[in-house]
Amino acid sequence: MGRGAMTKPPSRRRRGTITIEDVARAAGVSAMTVSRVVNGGRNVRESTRAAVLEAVDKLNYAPNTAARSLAAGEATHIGLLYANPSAAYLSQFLIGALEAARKAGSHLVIESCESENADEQAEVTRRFATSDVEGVILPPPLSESQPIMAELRAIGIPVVTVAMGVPGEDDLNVKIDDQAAAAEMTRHLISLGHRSIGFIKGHPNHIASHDRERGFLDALAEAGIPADDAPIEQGYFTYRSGLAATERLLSRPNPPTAIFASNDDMAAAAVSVAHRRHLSVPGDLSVAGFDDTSLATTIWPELTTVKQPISAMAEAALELLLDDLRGRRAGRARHKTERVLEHDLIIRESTGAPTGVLRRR
Amino acid sequence: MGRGAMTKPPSRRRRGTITIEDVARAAGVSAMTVSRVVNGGRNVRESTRAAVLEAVDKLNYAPNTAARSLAAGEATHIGLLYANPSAAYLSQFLIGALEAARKAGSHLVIESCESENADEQAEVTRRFATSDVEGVILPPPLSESQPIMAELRAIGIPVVTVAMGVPGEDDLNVKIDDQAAAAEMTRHLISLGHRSIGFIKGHPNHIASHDRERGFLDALAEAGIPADDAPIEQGYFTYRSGLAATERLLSRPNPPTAIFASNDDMAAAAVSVAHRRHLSVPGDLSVAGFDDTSLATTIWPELTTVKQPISAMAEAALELLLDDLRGRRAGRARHKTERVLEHDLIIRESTGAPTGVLRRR
DNA sequence: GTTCTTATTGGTAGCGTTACCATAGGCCTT
DNA sequence: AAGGCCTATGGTAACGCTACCAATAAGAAC
Repeated sequence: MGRGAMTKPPSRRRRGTITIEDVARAAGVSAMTVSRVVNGGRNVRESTRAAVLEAVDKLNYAPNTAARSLAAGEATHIGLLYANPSAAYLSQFLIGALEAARKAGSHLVIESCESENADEQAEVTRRFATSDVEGVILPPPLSESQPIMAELRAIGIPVVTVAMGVPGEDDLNVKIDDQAAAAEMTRHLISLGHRSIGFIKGHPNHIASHDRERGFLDALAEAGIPADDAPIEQGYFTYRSGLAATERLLSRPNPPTAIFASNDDMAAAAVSVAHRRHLSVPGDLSVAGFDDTSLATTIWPELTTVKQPISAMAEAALELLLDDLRGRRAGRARHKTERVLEHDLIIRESTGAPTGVLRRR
Repeated sequence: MGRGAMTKPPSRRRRGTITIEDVARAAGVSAMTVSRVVNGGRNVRESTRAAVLEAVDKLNYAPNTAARSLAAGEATHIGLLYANPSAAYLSQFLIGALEAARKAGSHLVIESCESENADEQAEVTRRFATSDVEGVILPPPLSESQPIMAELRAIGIPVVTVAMGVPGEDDLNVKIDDQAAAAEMTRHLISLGHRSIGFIKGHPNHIASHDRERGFLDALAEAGIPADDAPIEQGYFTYRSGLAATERLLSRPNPPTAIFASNDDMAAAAVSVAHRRHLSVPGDLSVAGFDDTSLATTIWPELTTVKQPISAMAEAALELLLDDLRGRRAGRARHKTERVLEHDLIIRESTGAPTGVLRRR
């Protein structure tokens, strides 16, 4: 190498990007140290860390994810297998997952699996998991699919489920507390003055359905409302099943003044039936949903409902998964397996105090 | 370098990935040649190309996108600015965009811009575009926002709009033929025997609204149905506006036997009003929508509607954009600017022959 | 036949980052 | 006080690919 202290000629392709080298120079340390700081590495003196962080901040440095995943041999492709949840759920979920994936420099590989048939599900899963994804995210309702989980476990690929009621001992899972949320919503209805509250259950195959029902019953018990004869009807999370369940509830000799449906689709159906019967909502009938899908604000009146932090759940799921992947690569044992995020009660126009005069058609 | 023909010791981090080197060795050429073949490069002899492709196939080689974008200095971050389209639209759109981004090895940076205020839109756009995205995708309704387009043009960042009615001369755009689609749907209703067809217009700010109306009128004219007194009401793409428009249509002295709404939300509203008036759908009233959002199959009866290939449009948009970006980098002029994709007529249960006996409540 | 193009191919040098190892102090032990 | 063991840091060599240029072969022109 010549003698020159001549500055290295600007590399041909370089496009004014700020690299880790620039930061290192500015902070008076080596690139390695910067890397360690940026990646939350241990074994860095506090003063050094501060200097580096300052340089990062001043130069507005952002690591190049391509270089990072290339060098680290990181997981680059994470699979996301979905099956027809509500579109609103999916888009929210994708936004969150995407954000997390971008931060981590990995790519999301999306695949849908609409079949309900166990063999077909296994088949799709196998093809998907053995393609080139290093981990799989399973949002509901697939998170409850036995065949898929079995297949994934057999392949030995890490999985994180979302909104899975009772995950296996050692499975990665992200959820909200469905039971507590349902109880809160029920308390809201009770606080408005409702004493006869109809409940439309979700699909019996989903653990969340049972959690929500339990929350509902808990709140009734709390308020001293006898639960034995509470008007409860079976639904299946579909609009149509909500239509039928609501008809049954409102045709009872002593129809409820409020209906709490286990999801927004069924709540929307309840509103529709009420209107067909010329009952005003919430004047004659209060209706509450669950999920805060876009449907909740599409219809009129807008639905009171429970909002899950869907995007945040997706982010959390991806982080959990990537963490696990890193752990595996480093030979570490799994350390965190479940995260429970906070939900929100969204009070809109579909719930109100009962008028006391219940008109019947 | 020693003398050995000893195979290079397996690199420490290597995880059994198949690299371009492996393919090169298998095909008996250099890595460069493989790269050229894989990237559709010119100047490769046909026999060589065949050999390489065979090796690629045999080894099941897939290029490492991280390495690729690192080496090529390719666009890695593409912005996607959206504003509250239907959730179904967004999720479909994201799926398509995601797939295209993954193939290209770039990341999608998603941002929402809900404000309707011009200054705020410009502000959000500026912050977004100057962060670190190299191109922006604008799905509807933002594709029609003047402030955003102006800002983006000022910054000089390439943009591709989706479903923009009349794009500027030199703008990148992807769309379907709204006019033709609306005409087809109208012909479908006419072929069922409807002669008095109500039309609910979309938001007047959207060019697509006018295209759809024009298509509707075209089809009427074709069938010799006088368009002057066709029952047409203004709507704004919202469920609520659909409720009102339908009320007006059905309250006319001579109510139509079919309603064609400019989108699914308004069509769903039409169904709801019909039910409230105890009209059966499609027995007493046929209803058709536009977009094939999930709402179309959520409600009952399921909606006859026009399906846009949303995912494909997103893919096309991203490809157009990346192509343009590559062109710019190579100093080439823009060559392709618009793509029109095919739509589909989806016939479901909400349309049928008129019964002839129109009951009125 | 000789020189000039043009089509095809290969070699080399990075792209920006991290894994792995080496090194130099500082703090305990004994 | 000498050896041993952490702790903080740096150097170097990849990661897998493509841009750039050099080299060669094959025609074309004279």
